[in-house]
Amino acid sequence: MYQKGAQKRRDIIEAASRLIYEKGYDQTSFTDIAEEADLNRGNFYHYFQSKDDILEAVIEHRLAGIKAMLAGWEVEFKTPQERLKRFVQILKNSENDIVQFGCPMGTLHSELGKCKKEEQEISRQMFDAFRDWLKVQFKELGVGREAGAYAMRLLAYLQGIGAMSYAYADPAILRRETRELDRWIDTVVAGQKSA
Amino acid sequence: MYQKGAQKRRDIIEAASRLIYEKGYDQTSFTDIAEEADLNRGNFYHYFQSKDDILEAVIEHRLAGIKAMLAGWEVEFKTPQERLKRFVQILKNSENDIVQFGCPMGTLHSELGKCKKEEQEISRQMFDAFRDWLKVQFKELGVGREAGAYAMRLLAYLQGIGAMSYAYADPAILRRETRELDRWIDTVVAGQKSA
DNA sequence: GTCTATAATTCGATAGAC
DNA sequence: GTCTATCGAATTATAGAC
Repeated sequence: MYQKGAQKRRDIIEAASRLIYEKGYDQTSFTDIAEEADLNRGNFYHYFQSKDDILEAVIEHRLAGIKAMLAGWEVEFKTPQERLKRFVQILKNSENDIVQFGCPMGTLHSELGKCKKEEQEISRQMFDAFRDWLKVQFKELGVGREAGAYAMRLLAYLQGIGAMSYAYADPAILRRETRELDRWIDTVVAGQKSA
Repeated sequence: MYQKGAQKRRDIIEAASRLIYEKGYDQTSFTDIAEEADLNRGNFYHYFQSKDDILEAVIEHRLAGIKAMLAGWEVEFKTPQERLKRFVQILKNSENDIVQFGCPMGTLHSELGKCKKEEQEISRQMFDAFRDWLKVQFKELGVGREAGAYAMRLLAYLQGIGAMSYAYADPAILRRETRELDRWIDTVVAGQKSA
């Protein structure tokens, strides 16, 4: 039955994605995923060829989610200013997870960079998706050829806020600094309008 | 001979610190450290009681280095503006390492947060050292009770820049964003002088 | 203090019956 | 597709001779 197999595969990916987020890729074993996805441990290789294969499926799954989210924002919000603020809002919406496990994208990418450089290149696609989308927003704001730099800057500050909120497990840091980032966006917008 | 044993212990700590930085804590095995420190694998437990014990010694060693560095800057630079810029300069001075392995403090803290929350509290002392020192500098600048927030903000932005330079293995990101951070410091200083 | 040998687990991965 | 059983390698950690 194809449907059943496909659903089980999705279950495994979602369980693995959550565990990789909470425990890290290396610390997530087949035993862990099997328990979470209600799967027999020996039955893994029917769905995936290797542990790296699961990782790639998880990243692919996350990437699809990111792209769908960004596409949705294009429809939901009319101005780049609103869209950029919605981007910053990600942090507040995942506040509890961020302070406990960090940014799912940043912490995974950091771990993979240490010993699995090939896999890191795959996970970088998640950053690329945000970066490209942010660049479009800044271009619409009219910052011209600085759009790429602004996109990277906002991405970096978001990563930094996530990292420090995680380091101190403190939602107050997250809230204060996201407000500051919102103000920064207003400043950029105001700077363009006056120009 | 006490001297010899103490020197060997320092060798182990320095080898472990480097390997933990480059490969991550979990991926760094006793075999790796033994090779690097020219030590017999079975002889580890003469110097350390467990792998966590080595980790704590590494963090202690790094922390001492950080505190000595910050104390040195207090003497070397006369104004808080110069000191803050020297802090940002850290990134450029370690450019090659940062783009390849990320921030040694940030990536370790991120890894420990996933599964070893107790050890994370120890590694947080490194952040505390920078945070406290930065707070003093901002206080000297005259930002008043906002000093703590400014300290955290600068720490966060530095982490973010490190994370993105690492993610894209791109020194250009590092250089551009550190220049931007220097300008931000100038802005804060100017804001205080005019007030 | 230094060495060899090995215990005790855990891991990813495989084989094969049903 | 699902299950049990297990391999081979790697890991941290220990025991004990020298």
